[in-house]
Amino acid sequence: MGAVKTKRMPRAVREQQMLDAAVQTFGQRGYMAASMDDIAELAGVSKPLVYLYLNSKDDLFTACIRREAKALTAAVRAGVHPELPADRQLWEGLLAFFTHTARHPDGWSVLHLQARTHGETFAAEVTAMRTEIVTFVTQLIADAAREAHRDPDLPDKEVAGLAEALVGAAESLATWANATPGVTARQAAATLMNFAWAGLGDLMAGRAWSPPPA
Amino acid sequence: MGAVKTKRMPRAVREQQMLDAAVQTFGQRGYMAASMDDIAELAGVSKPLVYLYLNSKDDLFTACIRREAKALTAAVRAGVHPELPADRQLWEGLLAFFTHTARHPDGWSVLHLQARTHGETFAAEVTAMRTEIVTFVTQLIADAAREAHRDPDLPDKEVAGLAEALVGAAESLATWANATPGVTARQAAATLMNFAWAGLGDLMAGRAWSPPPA
Amino acid sequence: MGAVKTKRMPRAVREQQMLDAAVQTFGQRGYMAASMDDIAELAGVSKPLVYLYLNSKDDLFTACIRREAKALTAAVRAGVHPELPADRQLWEGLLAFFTHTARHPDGWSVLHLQARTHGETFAAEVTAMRTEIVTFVTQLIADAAREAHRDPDLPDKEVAGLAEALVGAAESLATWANATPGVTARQAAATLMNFAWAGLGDLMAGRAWSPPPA
Amino acid sequence: MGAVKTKRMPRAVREQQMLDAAVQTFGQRGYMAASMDDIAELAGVSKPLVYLYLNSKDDLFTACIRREAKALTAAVRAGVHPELPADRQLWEGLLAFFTHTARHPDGWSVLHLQARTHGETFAAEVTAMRTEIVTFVTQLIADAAREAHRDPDLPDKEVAGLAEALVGAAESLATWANATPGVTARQAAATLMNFAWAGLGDLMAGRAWSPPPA
DNA sequence: TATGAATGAGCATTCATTCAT
DNA sequence: CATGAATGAATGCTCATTCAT
Repeated sequence: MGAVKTKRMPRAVREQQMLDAAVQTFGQRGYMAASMDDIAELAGVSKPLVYLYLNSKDDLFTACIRREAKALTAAVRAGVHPELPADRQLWEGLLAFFTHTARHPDGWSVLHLQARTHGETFAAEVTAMRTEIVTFVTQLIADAAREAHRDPDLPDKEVAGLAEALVGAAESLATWANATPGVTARQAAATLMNFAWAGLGDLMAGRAWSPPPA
Repeated sequence: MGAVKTKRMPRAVREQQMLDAAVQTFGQRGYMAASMDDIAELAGVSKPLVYLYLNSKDDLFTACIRREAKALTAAVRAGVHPELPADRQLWEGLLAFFTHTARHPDGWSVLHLQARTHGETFAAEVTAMRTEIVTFVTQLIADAAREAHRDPDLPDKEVAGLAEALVGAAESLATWANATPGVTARQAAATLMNFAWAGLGDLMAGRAWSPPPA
Repeated sequence: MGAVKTKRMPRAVREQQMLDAAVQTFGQRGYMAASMDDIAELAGVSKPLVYLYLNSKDDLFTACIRREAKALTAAVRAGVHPELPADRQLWEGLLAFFTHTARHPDGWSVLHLQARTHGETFAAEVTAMRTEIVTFVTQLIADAAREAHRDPDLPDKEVAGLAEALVGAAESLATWANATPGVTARQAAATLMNFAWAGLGDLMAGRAWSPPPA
Repeated sequence: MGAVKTKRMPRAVREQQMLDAAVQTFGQRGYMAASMDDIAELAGVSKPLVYLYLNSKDDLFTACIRREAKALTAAVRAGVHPELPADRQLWEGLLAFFTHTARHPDGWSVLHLQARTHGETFAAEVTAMRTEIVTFVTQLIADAAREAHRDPDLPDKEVAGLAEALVGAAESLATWANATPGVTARQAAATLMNFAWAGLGDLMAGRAWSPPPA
């Protein structure tokens, strides 16, 4: 399973091997249960080399988070065509998101579960990425509203809340899809898209809803 | 913060103190990073007493999960009046949910983050509770659809997906609300309720949405 | 298995129950592996009561050793009729010894294994009993030799060595018999008696044996 | 007494140092009372290194048993010249046995006392060695009988019992000799040899002995 | 570039023992 | 006479981290 033991590789390659091993180990065993021994062995190198290149367990974990966050945002960005209408962009973004998380379950576990579960420092690292995605979605929603000439009614705060809810749902669905055999990225995206676009209220023939007084 | 060091308490009381301390410690530091020393000290007792009453770190954690899960479901149940219409019930459930998670952030961290991140055994413990909530929401959606005479069009599988997305969004929002100062339970509930009931498509004048061909 | 939980027993009775439980536990689990909790539970009393009566784990163990040593020597003494010839006395002593050790395997384990394995203090306690038995056997051998008018040839030291060897063989056989199903006390006694009385040299038609020069 | 604290030794050497320390500690304090800290300190290394090389307390103990068992059987084998007559071989074997146990009292304590007192797994490890020795002695007795043309009278079971008694006596004498100042290996061997070869009956002018009816 | 050898510090767990009632 | 409540002090074991080569 581990990388083939080859000697004298250039540093950049070795580092990637180590990060691969680390993401896999962190993702499957969890941050604390993953030992540096495990990671070094899986990477096919000695432990001191891991320390030489990646410095410490914390730094290694941070490097994993950054690499996976970058890969995920890149995948989403690459999937979206900004010239298309907002709903289409949202669909493409979700599809790219679920596809990537399905292909890199360990990376997703690192980002969504491990990083948020082991201290503020790591969580902050993910928050940066999340903020980027939420901002992107917020923009999409605002754009869509503008296209439909509805913007005057929508306070920014409300839009932010909706984006937050949408992203939260997406994250939950990604984890759920990874854990549930037979659920494809496409299905997950379609489910969420339906939910987001049509809403449940649609079921009730557009009946409006507003919170009762406290 | 720790309990006042009072001697010779009856077992039941001490056990609750220990569970309080454990939930707080597990919730803030994480399952693995929380040491039994930390917990015992915070509970104001010696470590052996923790073991005498709660048996092991695993058992202690399980006891925390069960207590918090029971408390959360009880809170939601208590908030819902089954004789009201479905939308009203959903609102009440969400409000109770966000109120409880806001009041017990450590408990929510234990349930949503820690228990799901440290082994199938613990995760299964939470799954039971989650299933109960998803079932409740699924029922609500179906009821709402029936009230609106729309049931024939709704396959069960679709309803399940929607419920899953809704609960996932709620869970994410709860964590986000706890981490974001100034967001009240009421606001979180309203945001999600709007999202769920109206959908984003409403923003676009009811324009229907369907996935493009692959 | 443990004593029936009866309240308010006279001290002497309670003490015997505790010693019974202790001998059983020490004999089966070993001195260190036996916990005071185990013993108290098996005795059907609370731990503080054990401490009240027997003072400490060391004292409890010492009490066990003394009680079992006394019982064993008493059994051997009771089996021997001093007016009989030496060989008959030896036979009776061995038979009583193997019978007692077979009936009280835990006590024998305490005396022969546990007490000798956990520190000089306990070992010394057994040595006292052992010395008594070795002395008895030494006397028997000397008597037998005198009866056969062979005493002039036998230095005391030699006799002591022979007694030591005989007792050692008996102890080993007792343990072996307890661990080997189907070996009766009678058989063990007969085997050793044959060995002791006839010797192996007898097999070789009385051919004498003397150590070669160093 | 502990090894001089020398740094950076090759693994094989360190392992022997650890085993030396472990045998000494187990032999003197007993298996359970010997702490891994004690052993590591006596070996002049840190505890983690002991675990790195020897894995666990159980494994370390097993390694001790095996090493000492191998050393003892090797010593006995080396002392015996198979071309000599049976009595001479027995003498040499006993002499080698008592010499080795006298030179390695801690090893003998590990084999004879500790290993037999702390669980079947360890006991089984010694049983293998013991069986080898008993078999050797059984063979010797049978050979001696054949040389003396007495074999027809000797049932196998009887021979086995005699061998068992002889080995048991030897084991007890070894422990006794180690605990009794002034007793040399030579003396112990001679005593047992006399006992085994001549028997006590010889003292009584060949008077035969047979068990009285029950 | 790469590693075998080594450790300080901490953790879950257990146990003999005591106190207050 | 008897016990529920409580703890100080180990103990086996693991891990992140470093040094010498």
